[in-house]
Amino acid sequence: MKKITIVDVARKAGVSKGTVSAVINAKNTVKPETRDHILQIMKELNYRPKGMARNLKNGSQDRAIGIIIKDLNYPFYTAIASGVKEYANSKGYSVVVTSSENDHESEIRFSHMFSAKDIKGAIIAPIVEGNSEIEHLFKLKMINYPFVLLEDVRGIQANVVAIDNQNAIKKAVKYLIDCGHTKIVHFAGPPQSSHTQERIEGFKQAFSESPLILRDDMIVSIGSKFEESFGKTIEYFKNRKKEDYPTAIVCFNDQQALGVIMALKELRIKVPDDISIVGNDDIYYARIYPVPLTTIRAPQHEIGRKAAEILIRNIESNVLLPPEKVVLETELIIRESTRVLNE
Amino acid sequence: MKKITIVDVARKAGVSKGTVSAVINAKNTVKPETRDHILQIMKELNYRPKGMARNLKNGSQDRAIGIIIKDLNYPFYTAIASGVKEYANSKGYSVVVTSSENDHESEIRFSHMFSAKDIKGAIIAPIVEGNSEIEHLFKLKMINYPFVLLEDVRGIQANVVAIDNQNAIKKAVKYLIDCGHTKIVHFAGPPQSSHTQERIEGFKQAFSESPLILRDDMIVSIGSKFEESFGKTIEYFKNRKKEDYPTAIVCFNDQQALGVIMALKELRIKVPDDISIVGNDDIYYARIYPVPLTTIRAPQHEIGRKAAEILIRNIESNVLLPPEKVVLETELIIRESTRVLNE
DNA sequence: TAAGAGTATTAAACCGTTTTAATTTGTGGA
DNA sequence: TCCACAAATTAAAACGGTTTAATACTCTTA
Repeated sequence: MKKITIVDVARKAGVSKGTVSAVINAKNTVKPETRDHILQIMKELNYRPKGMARNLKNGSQDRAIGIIIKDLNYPFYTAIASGVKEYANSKGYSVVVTSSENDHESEIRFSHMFSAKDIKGAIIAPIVEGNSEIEHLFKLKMINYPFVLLEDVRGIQANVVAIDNQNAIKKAVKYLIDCGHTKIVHFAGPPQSSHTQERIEGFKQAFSESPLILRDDMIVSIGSKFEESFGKTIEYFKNRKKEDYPTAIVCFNDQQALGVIMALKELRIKVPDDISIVGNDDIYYARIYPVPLTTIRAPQHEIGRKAAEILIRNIESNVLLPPEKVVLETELIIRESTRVLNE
Repeated sequence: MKKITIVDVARKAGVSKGTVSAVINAKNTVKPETRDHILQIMKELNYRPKGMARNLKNGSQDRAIGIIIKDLNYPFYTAIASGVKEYANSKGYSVVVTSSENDHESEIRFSHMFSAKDIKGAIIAPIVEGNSEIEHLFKLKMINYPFVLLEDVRGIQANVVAIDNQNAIKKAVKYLIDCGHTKIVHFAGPPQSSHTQERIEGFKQAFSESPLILRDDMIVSIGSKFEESFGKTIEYFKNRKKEDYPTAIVCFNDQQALGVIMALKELRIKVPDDISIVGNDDIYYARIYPVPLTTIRAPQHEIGRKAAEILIRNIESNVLLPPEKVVLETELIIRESTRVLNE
């Protein structure tokens, strides 16, 4: 099954490839009968013009950038992508999004693919766990391919737009302490994620900067997906005496928080009357939840905009620009899932 | 600012383009000093090898398909995309997703872009309103570019995977009638959307197949976005006497339903005690809502899988296949936002 | 010092299209 | 019937890389 090219069509139709090209491009210079005949042959041969070759002559007309997120179904990431899109569109770029689904191989594949398909640059939410391979990033650097990371990656100099996860959690804990809470627990995310580590660190730091004393059992691994956190929360409370219940939980992210709240409902523990919950991210659905979630807002839109801005600046520069690093501030959003403790 | 090519690099480095090509491709045949020198020149010139040209010789190595959805932030669409991804990956294809954000121009741009970038085929959620242009779809057909639509489009023969919206709403209404409801209202979506029309039609049909009589004011236009439906719902109830309140609302989709529930909470109207709510789509967040939503489930994952299956079959066929049409069934999911009326 | 074996580099062909300039065909008018 | 002009078609160059086969260097070693 050899590949069909324009030459095959031309030969079979008894015309030159120039003519076939003209009908493909809907030029009006070709006689209707010839046109129909060629169209017919194209169908018979199921001929599909190769995009790559078509663009070679003129250079691709469309300008597009790509983004690699980690989870297509987590609103946090799609909100970032929207921010990217907004800025990119305003500058005349289209954006295509792909999701690694936390698979490192996929990240590598996509980064290759983008450069191969003449996508002008990439915004990458890198999977950083342990010392994951970053050879693909070096490869991008070698070919001067513009990209910006959404998280700092050790060992490579690159553009990055990130938020201060550690400080975010600190804010949450401090707020709870200010509200009079002392039995505060952190429900941590997936162990291998760098975010999990940063947030745990922030939690610890908040304690060390307060009169409270941190105990090991105040940090418990719950996962980030809804189903998982739901299950583990049920388990957590079932294995524990009432008097040992925390009065406040700082969650890894909003999705987890939603799972926790759901579990508490099942357990007939009231939020925020019995337990206060703080989320993290401020995804869209946190706001429209019947118990609007107190959370640490990561400026998702802004992250996307900023990343896109840096990326496009790099794409359009004809000299190599030095890497930029920007850290965006988070903000505590107080809603209805937390309460002040009075005693 | 003329384009930098491999020739410029070669000339400046005083080598042949073959050598430059070798360093770009990390071949080990080139002497380290030469390599470093060339790398240096590449940086100075900010040379970026053109992906298109690179792939021309061998044919692109990566196989990818694309999907054009309408709203990157609506879980309904990302769930479909996940279904696509799952099947596509199992067949060795990557998937890239783009969103038209309900803009017809974007849809056109993306469909061109996909074929131009050697994305092997596309799944398109087409914007069909009034008689929108479908020339871009004809263009795809002309070049035998494989694609499948997620909604039927008048005037073109193509693969389509869709759900029966009309019947979906009918199921919802019938269920409510079975529950004893008679004051049932439909909160319709954006007027220009084809889904809105189909669902209104289903609503009407359910009435005509029942003893109930349809009045004009039983269909009210509320929009589909959360903020909009929230606002319009408040307005709707403020302008209406208590005794004229419906006892059940059939919503356009889940996002709208969430807005409605939020508004009802604000108005201190209880769901489902005072009013039953039925959503539509069964997005992820409908399930984890504290008032789990009764809704009509569209098999999002299945839609994606099926579309991907048809698409890939077409991509891999060396003869032109006849268009396939498949309509997937919806399912009523009864949760806690509706109740049986007893009187 | 020449031969032989690697190692590094190059020149030229090639990928599949579009475009341009040249050529052929067709048409109507003198 | 021939010419001029327009319409349709073609041949060849171009796009920017990769690959292959041939060539030019370097070392060893006899």
